[in-house]
Amino acid sequence: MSSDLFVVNEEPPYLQGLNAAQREAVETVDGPLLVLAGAGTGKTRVLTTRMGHILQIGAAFPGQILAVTFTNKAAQEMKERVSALLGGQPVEGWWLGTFHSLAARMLRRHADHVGLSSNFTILDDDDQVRLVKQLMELQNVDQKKNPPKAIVAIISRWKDKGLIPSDVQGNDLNGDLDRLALSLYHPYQERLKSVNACDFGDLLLHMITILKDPKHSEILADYHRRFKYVMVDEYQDTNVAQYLWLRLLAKGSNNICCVGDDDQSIYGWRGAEVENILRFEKDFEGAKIIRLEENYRSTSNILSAANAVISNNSNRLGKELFTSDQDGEKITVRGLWDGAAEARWACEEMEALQSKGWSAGQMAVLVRTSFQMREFEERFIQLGLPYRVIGGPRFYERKEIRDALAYLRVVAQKNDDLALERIINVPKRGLGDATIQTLYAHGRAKQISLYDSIQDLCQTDELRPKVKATLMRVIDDFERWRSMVDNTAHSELAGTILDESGYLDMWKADKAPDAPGRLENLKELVSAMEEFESLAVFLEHIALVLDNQDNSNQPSITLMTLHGAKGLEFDCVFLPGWEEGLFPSQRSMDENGIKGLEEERRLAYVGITRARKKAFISYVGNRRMHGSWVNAIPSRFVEELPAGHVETQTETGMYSAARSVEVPSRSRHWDSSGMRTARSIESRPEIERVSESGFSRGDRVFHQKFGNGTIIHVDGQKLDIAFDKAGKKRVMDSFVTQN
DNA sequence: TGGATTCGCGTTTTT
DNA sequence: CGCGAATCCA
Repeated sequence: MSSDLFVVNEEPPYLQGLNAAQREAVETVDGPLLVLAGAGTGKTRVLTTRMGHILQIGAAFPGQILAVTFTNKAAQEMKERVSALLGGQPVEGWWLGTFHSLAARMLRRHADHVGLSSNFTILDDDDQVRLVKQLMELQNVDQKKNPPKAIVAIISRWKDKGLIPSDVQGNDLNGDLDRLALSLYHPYQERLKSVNACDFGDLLLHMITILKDPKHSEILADYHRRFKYVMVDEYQDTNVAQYLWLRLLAKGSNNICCVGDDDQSIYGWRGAEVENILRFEKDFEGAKIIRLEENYRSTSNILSAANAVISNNSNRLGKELFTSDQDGEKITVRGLWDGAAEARWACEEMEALQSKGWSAGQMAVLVRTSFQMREFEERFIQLGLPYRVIGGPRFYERKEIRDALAYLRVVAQKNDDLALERIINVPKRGLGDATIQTLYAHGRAKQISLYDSIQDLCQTDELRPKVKATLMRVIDDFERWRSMVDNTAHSELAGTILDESGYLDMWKADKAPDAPGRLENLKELVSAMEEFESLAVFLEHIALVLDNQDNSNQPSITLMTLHGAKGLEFDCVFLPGWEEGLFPSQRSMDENGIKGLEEERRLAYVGITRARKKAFISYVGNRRMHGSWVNAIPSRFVEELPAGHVETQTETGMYSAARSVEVPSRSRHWDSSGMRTARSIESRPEIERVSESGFSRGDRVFHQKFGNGTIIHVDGQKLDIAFDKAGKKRVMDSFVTQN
């Protein structure tokens, strides 16, 4: 028998083991495709396999696929998987990366069209704030009433929406701060241009501007010829700018494949628009939609619980995950006295699991906000449980790293004013505010950079001799270092700079407990540089890519926020702090109403679906926040868990009799909108009685202080009101109490 | 200019 | 309460 026959009929190994929907998604290579993939349905596998398949069947060469992710980690994973699929083919030159790294790569080629040169600097947010501060000082704007940080946030938000200054319209302006931000937006852009710099938002925004411009239609046409396929991961997280950029590029081939899950959209607060999913069919005619609904991750109990919680959201595209896995254990729900007790209990459970043979590496504690981590860390340390915290300041966001980078940036580009300003007096050299102001004033008058101003002024006698001498020394140093760039290994140069500038000595002399760690980080930075061919390449990389690699060698319990957990999975997941106000976050609900609540609920969904085998959910009666005690009631999400899949163990006496009489348990009946409107509450006559004279005798009352106000639950009154600092009544939401 | 002290505020986070 | 930023004062 000829084996050829066999080979012809045999499906490629990478297609084996895919279910029908997955396989369809992989093999649909023509035309626009939207893959709605639920949690744990093999989304990443499908995406990478599809890429590999396209390359394998010769539909495109690697350079003809534009594959976009949000995080470097995801990009890295995708690279590895596709490369492995192709027998270890190297991935050099592929257009595979994050939105920002790909846009930056493009922008370097066309920077001149937006008034930049190709070696532009990418600013971090510290730099952005410093720049806005300068502009505000110049215009004599009160920085107390108008925090520069807030201005930066507003401008960044506009950039996320794809708006250049002239695009910002009335409906994007709410209040004085927005108007101030708009007045600063244009000058801010001009200033960026003058220092040959971009912020993160600009990378996409400038590219959109260039690609849209009919004057440069040849550029867009070139990319259309280049990219036969566009692929996007985590599509539900795209913001408008990212969407516009994608659409411009994908319109050539009309061949775009987006993979996402509307139920896992948890970045709305940073500009992500789930609506982009809804627009997909309209924008890309003939789009095919494939749903992946078979979950391969979790037990049936876990999946049912997640499904039940998310079904309370009204704004969904609709998906019902199923699994053929066994029921497994029910989800444990536990109420405890306070955060310390919660951590104690969770750690006990973890130790018990460990003794049954579960690995610490397969356990995670997922919190809503990072302050919840402390109590867990304390307990981990006490018990000697191995753990690692994911999140917190990233490597390149650390102060010492940014300082070191600022030195390198000034060496690479002497006109990087923001970098120079950052370190001109670090370590302390006796160059204070007054000196900086003089230098800037001179620079503005002569239209030159800070660096040039220093050189300029040192030729004159305008500065005090001491200051002048110091500045001349600084300039001398930088000139010397710059002369070394071409004939010194850059990691060696970096070491020299940090040493000669006195920066290392500064930390060596520092007796703060974290100083040794900072020196360690600097060492790491210098050694990391060795991998890069030049200083410029390194600086580009660090601005966009560098991350703290986890160098954990022993299996440890993962402690992180729910946001950080997206895309990950663990055998066993602890979800503490399911209390009203904390989770769902009060602020989220105050600021975004029902939308905010639904995003919080998606976060709950993400949390539960991280678990493969076992999930523990807990809440406490007394939570310590910002130094004061807060009474808390269980999260509404606890009530939304389906009784049949849950095992509840509430501690008796978890609420203090002194603080409240009895905790009302929530009815699961919210009004049809999911949250009562202020109007419907205000119109109730009994409200007046509460707001004016407190409560009648015999009322059972539960106070919950939260943020600026107090939520008051009145048994039998069906009320839930908050008073802000000024004593003004604010209705947050309502619930129906029992009895 | 820089150390000392008070003030103010306090989700989630990628690039 | 605990931290960074603003402000005060030598």
